[in-house]
Amino acid sequence: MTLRAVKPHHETQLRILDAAEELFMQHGFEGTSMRLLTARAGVNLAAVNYHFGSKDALIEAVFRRRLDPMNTARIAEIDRMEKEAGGQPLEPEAIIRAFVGASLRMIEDSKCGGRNFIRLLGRTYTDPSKSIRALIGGLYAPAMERFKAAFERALPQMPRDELVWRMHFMFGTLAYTLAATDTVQLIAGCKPEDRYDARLLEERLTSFLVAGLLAPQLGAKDVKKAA
Amino acid sequence: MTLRAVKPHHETQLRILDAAEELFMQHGFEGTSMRLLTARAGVNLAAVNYHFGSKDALIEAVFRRRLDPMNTARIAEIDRMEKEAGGQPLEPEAIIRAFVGASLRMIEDSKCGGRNFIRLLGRTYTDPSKSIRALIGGLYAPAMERFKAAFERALPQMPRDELVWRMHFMFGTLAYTLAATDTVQLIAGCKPEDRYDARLLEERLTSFLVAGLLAPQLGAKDVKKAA
DNA sequence: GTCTATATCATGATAGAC
DNA sequence: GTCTATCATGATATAGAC
Repeated sequence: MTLRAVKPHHETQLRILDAAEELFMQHGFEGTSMRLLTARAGVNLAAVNYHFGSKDALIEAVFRRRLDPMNTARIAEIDRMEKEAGGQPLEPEAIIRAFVGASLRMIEDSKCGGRNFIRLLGRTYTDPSKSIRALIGGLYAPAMERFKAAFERALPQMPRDELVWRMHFMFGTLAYTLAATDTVQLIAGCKPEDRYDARLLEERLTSFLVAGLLAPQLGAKDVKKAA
Repeated sequence: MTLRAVKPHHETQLRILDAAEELFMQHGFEGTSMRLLTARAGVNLAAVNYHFGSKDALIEAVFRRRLDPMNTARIAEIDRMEKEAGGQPLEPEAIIRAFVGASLRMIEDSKCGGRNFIRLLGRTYTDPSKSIRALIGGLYAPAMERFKAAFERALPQMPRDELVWRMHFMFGTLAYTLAATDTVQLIAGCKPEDRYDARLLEERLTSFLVAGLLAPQLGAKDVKKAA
């Protein structure tokens, strides 16, 4: 009891979280059994229930471990940028980079357990389970509100509806891109090494998203139609 | 035997397919049991295995029923448009509308079983299961190649890499948007009735995607940075 | 073709020795 | 805190009466 108490504390929990991150990504939540999970983690079958209480609680812990710090960092970055700008609204591109960058940086940061979680996250946005989506939605809510406020200041002329839709589209592009990293692509012909290059991906994504956010609004399409 | 043979043939299969579409969307594949499915369809528990062979084969049948006609229609539409244009490359916007429209039209076409399937489809693009993604990828491949060819003709100056990435982004935006229709949104504040309006959604999506597709390429960001 | 009943197996969770 | 053994439940799939 007191003998192993030097630093045995979080060891098992960490192994479980890491294994869960990888297996949930590969096989989904329902497709990952506790037996497979604990075997992969090298811990006993009963350890999950002892340390987390249930499989559902483990799922929540997996997301909280990464999402809370990530979204806290996002909010802090926006706060910092606005402070630096001294009251001036931010460039839309800067806001987008702050949002996209937080995800992409995790892909490269191996210390952070990165890519597994990011891909898991991308998949989970469209998970069929209501409780899962509620969990993710709740964890994201503060950051989304903060970004929405920043966009509203940056684009005061854009109707609120339009902005919400475009944030939705931007979020979707990011989510799908993260989920599809490293998996079979519907479009063949992409150089595999590029998929892992977070820097390149950030540039490509940002360029795409900035253009989408600033796209001409409904009705402006007639200009192009007249060809 | 011969008595009920007037038109008993596909009735059970159709009921199963319809129920599967709805339940797979709500609870995912692994989350949908045969018991729940057959109960919802009003057929016997053994009917799925009799008519489809296995649960996996049923999943495949669910997707084939809708995707094959949808992608055939997409290809036919591009063919028709190119023929009408008489050798001239198509407008990027027209190509995008052809792609997006095929999905959105299904949402409104109640005869086609529409919305359930489209939402299921959006979710399945990021499904963790390899076999599922291989199935979807295979069913989409011909249409994707056809659209890629049309884009290449429309945008001859765009590098192949760049085009592939942007098609990937466009596809992701569409996939996520379809999956998120009618579900809890990460961004609050959207008028619920708008989510169902396929016409409005097509305009918003097209505007966003056209801008993204035609966005300035890598390097052009410096222009805006100089503020 | 449809149904009941059941075989076979895997799951999440827990009790209790250590 | 960790382990073994086990429970209760649910899964897919099938055999065989009708």
